[in-house]
Amino acid sequence: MSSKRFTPAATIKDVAEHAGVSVMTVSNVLRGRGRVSEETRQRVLEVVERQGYRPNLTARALVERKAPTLALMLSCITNPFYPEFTLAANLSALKHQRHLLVCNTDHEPDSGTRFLEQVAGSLSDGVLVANYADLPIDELRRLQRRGVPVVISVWELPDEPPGIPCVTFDSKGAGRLAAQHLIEYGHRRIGAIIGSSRNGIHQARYDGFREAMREARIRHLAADERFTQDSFEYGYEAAKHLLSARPDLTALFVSNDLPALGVLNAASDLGYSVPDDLSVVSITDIIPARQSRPGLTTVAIPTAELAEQGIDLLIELMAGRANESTVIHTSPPKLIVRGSTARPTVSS
Amino acid sequence: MSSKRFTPAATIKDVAEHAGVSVMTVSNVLRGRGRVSEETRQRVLEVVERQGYRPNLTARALVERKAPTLALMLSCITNPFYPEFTLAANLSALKHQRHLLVCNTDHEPDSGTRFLEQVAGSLSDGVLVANYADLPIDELRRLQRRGVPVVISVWELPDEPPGIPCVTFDSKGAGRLAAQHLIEYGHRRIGAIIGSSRNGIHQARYDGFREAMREARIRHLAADERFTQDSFEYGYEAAKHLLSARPDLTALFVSNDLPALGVLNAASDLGYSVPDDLSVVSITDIIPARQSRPGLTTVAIPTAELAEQGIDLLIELMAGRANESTVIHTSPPKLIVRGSTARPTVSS
DNA sequence: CTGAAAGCGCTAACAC
DNA sequence: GTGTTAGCGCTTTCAG
Repeated sequence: MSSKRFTPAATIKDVAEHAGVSVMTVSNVLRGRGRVSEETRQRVLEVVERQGYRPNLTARALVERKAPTLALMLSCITNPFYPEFTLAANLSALKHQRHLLVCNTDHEPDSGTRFLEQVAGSLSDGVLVANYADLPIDELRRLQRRGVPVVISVWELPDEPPGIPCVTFDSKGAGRLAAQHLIEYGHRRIGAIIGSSRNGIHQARYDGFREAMREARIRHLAADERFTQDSFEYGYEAAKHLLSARPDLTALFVSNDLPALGVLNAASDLGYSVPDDLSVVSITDIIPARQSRPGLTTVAIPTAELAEQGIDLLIELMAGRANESTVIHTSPPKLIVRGSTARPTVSS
Repeated sequence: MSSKRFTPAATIKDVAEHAGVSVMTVSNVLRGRGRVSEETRQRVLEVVERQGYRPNLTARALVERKAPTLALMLSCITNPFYPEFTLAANLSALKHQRHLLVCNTDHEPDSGTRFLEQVAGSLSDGVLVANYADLPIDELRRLQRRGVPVVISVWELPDEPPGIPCVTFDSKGAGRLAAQHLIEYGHRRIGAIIGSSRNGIHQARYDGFREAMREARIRHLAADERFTQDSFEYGYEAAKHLLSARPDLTALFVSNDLPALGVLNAASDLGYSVPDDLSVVSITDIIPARQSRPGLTTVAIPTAELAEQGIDLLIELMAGRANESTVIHTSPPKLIVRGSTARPTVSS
């Protein structure tokens, strides 16, 4: 095809020569440092413009020992939570003059490990870990020991810090809010679908749910719970099984919005009308939660705040103004009532 | 807080000294180049392991004049199309040993420009542009003229190449398929909601639609069309207005899935039952299209292929094996029939 | 098989 | 105000 390869870009040296000054002067002009006469300043800027010169960020990063990027690790970018998180993280990173290097750890078992090995502390000088499922916590600790700034951004256990700086939210409180909402509506036969294994990532949310149930003196049997995985499809399947096995349930608590949306579909496919025959409540408030019909009642967690604070904490950490035991707490979760919950109809 | 700053990482020089060899030998061992005796190889690897040494990719990039990243520009990561695209692009980039630098151009008017200025040809040596709305085409041309490899990855006009290497799909054919599906079902009063301005990005999809209508000798009036923007909310609003103004429509063609999902909700809110009272068909096949109830009938475009080919083309371009007029055509769009379309019921 | 020298493009520190 | 020197951490010659 084309025999024309890409021409080498102009370097600071080229600019210096053409402007008849030293490279240092060019650097000073471009960064607004040092003292440069207005006259030479103009001359340099002209040459820069004419040659289309742009500083090489790689070279700058090398000499400044400071990467212009931060790394973001997440488990599955097609899970709607992560784009929302990524957007906020990106905006926040930009405020700190950093670009974002994104790594999906899913779909290729070792890619997360390889990414960290290669990128952390070299291409990016810090890592923000957003994937809470399958957190490679030992690996993160190893990185940290090596001196790489690491922040876990969605930590679900405010009372049990991981020994890595993190940003948390009140996951237990979120579970309580969800349960209390159903209880206040008068539900007594409430099932639970958890988007993780027992003792998995959604444990605290479920703990909060059970705590509220206990306080209300409502029995919650093991037969009314299902542990599954955090996806639309798994939520759908779990609901089908649970509702078939326990047809007298009038409400379901789901630990996360994405499986809850699957639950709504399962209910509909089984002939349940939501919320008349079955109420569904969950946690997170991702964008699709307000787009479903009925809208999903959910406990909103501060997604954007988690991302922003994660980036900020990473910056603080790199500046030595935070340490391994720093824990940032975010705004409290908030119940958002939509169409998927209602008072139970008097049983037939 | 912590007074402990991050310790400098081990360099290749450290490793060389501790292993009693030269830096070159270490480099050779690590990259599997040159000839190194098994004995020294082992010794070097031991020291590498002990010191936790990892090569600095920034330094390597500088000397090799080759960045370990590619840049991906997109307009809005929370639009479900882009995560799906990003996932595929990421996987493909990984195959070429590159990480992905992601830039959202939305939400901050100039951030796209700044991103390109800074990153293209320095932090990343190539740019894949996925955002088809508001393509900053002049800027991309300027970059290209400067010698930066640029690829446009969702180009909607196969017959009108942009003068920048690109990956396209048969957008007009997609519009035709959608129209033909409705026509075959027997619809004659068909409205259209376009997720861009007239002559905007979805023009070719709409052209295909009208072409098929003309061939079937079905009148399609300006009053039956609405131009809006490419989002759930705009689709919702447009449908509300169109359906109120033209209540005799039995079907709607929507140029993109995201607004089409909004259309489904609008129809439901207006008391239409889909597909009994109204059929809806659109284009793309994003994940949420199969999760809605009813499922959205749509013409699937090869999203993953567009992303993969985009990355591949970028690599080819950087190697001088493609040029500014290279156009890659992808697999043909394919109709996916779901629950949102049916034969029209005999009118009352 | 191994090492020494040179330099990628840039900036910090210091001279003039 | 401006230039010079040194070097960031690595790889590519080219000698030994």
